[in-house]
Amino acid sequence: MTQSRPRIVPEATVARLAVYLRVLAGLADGGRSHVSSGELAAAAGVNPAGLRKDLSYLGPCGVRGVGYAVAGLQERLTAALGVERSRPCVLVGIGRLGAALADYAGFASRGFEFVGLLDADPARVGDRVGGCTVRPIEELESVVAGTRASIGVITTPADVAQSVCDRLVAAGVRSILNFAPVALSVPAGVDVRKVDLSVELQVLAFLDQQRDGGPPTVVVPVPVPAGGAR
Amino acid sequence: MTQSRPRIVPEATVARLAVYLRVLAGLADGGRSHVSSGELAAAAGVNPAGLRKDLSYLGPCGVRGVGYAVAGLQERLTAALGVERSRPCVLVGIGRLGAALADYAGFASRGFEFVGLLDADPARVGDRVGGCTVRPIEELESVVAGTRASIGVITTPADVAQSVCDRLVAAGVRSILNFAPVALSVPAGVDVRKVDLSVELQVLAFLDQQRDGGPPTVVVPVPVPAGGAR
DNA sequence: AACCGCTTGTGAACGCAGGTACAAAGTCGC
DNA sequence: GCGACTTTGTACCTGCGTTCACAAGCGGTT
Repeated sequence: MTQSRPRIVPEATVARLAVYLRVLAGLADGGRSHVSSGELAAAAGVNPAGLRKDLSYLGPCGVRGVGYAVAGLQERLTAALGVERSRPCVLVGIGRLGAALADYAGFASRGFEFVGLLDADPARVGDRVGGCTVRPIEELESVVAGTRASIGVITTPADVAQSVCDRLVAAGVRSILNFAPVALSVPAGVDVRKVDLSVELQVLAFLDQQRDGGPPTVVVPVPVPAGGAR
Repeated sequence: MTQSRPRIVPEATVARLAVYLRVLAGLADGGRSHVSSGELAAAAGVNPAGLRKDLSYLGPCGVRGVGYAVAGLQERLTAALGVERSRPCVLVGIGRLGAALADYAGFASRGFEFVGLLDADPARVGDRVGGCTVRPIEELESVVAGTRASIGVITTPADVAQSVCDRLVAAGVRSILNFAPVALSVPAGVDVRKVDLSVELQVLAFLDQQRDGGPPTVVVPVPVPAGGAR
């Protein structure tokens, strides 16, 4: 019993904690023993005060006048994020994207292990991807039960994503990462995070067009009157 | 001159507009001519009032008592998002993830076309992926200039992402979608959006552990007393 | 041993996004 | 032609996230 959860951590903060953890790994490799909030914030691309507030949700973990101990902070973040030991994940839909994810070294090195790869296409069953063999979708329930997978990743076409999701939930998965472009509905107690790649591009397209086509607000026509330019 | 930008659109709204546009495409395929905000919101997974507020940023585009005309709304959203015609994109780093993105049909159907694929590995140069040939990274500047690509996608390893980003910006790209796990620094006037896949998993791991390990707030031990269970 | 500078941790204000509730408006039925 | 119903559009409010600014605390120095 660590009684270490006096404050609740906002989800936006959790996402940043994961970023800090990665930056810390780089610093540890470089042999650094301490870091200041300013340096860490710069590397993570956030505000220093915000970073300190994020870390303060875990309780005091720095030393005033010195900074944060790299190794100690790594441990603390690892524990807070729940990645102390490897977490088993199942991935459904081994298309191009699914195969890329299954083979992505960044997951394994951060404590995520794909213990089950499932696909509905018989032609794909039996393939080995990232050290795991693709199995038929019919075995979803048994794979989840046998591996006690806690996280499910969906990279199927949109039209089957909801049914796959339902089966994952029924099998006991309570955390789902969805790459299919649909809004999944799940019962209370199940968390879904959605990654929508084309939405990201469309937001960029919007910003692009806003710059080019809607200058009344963004335009900078100030002709630099004269005098000491710069 | 359409003078159609009286209000500025929040970025969170823009991201949802892209989702609405996709849902509308499905409705149009189904032959629907009109939709209510409630139905559209349910399909997109958002609040109906929020959806109406989002759409109202584009000016009135519905008919009271009737709903929204599917075709008209599609046009309006397409124009607002700046995807009326195909937008050329360049993709740097043709690993598994890069190849999956280059081949992803969801991009092409939404007005994004990869006109340049670049990789530093000579073994990969010349490969054809998604209808385009991989070219050496040295040609980055000429490809950007020749295609007038407005969006750059970075799927390189983290250690070269910043230099690739700098070259893209120098070549004239002002919108960047970054999959590398680093915070890119860019000059003002350039937009960067970051997709961090392992962060998504770590957030799920956190929520998972919070449920299992810190139940004082989330626990639901109510044993369903009796009566009309349902 | 006391001072000084540096860095953390936190309290307060600001701005923004999301939700609720109501008024405006248009259509359908009689 | 008029009334009632449906649905949009918007004003208000609440809550969260972010930022700024300051006080507390620790190490190094003399």
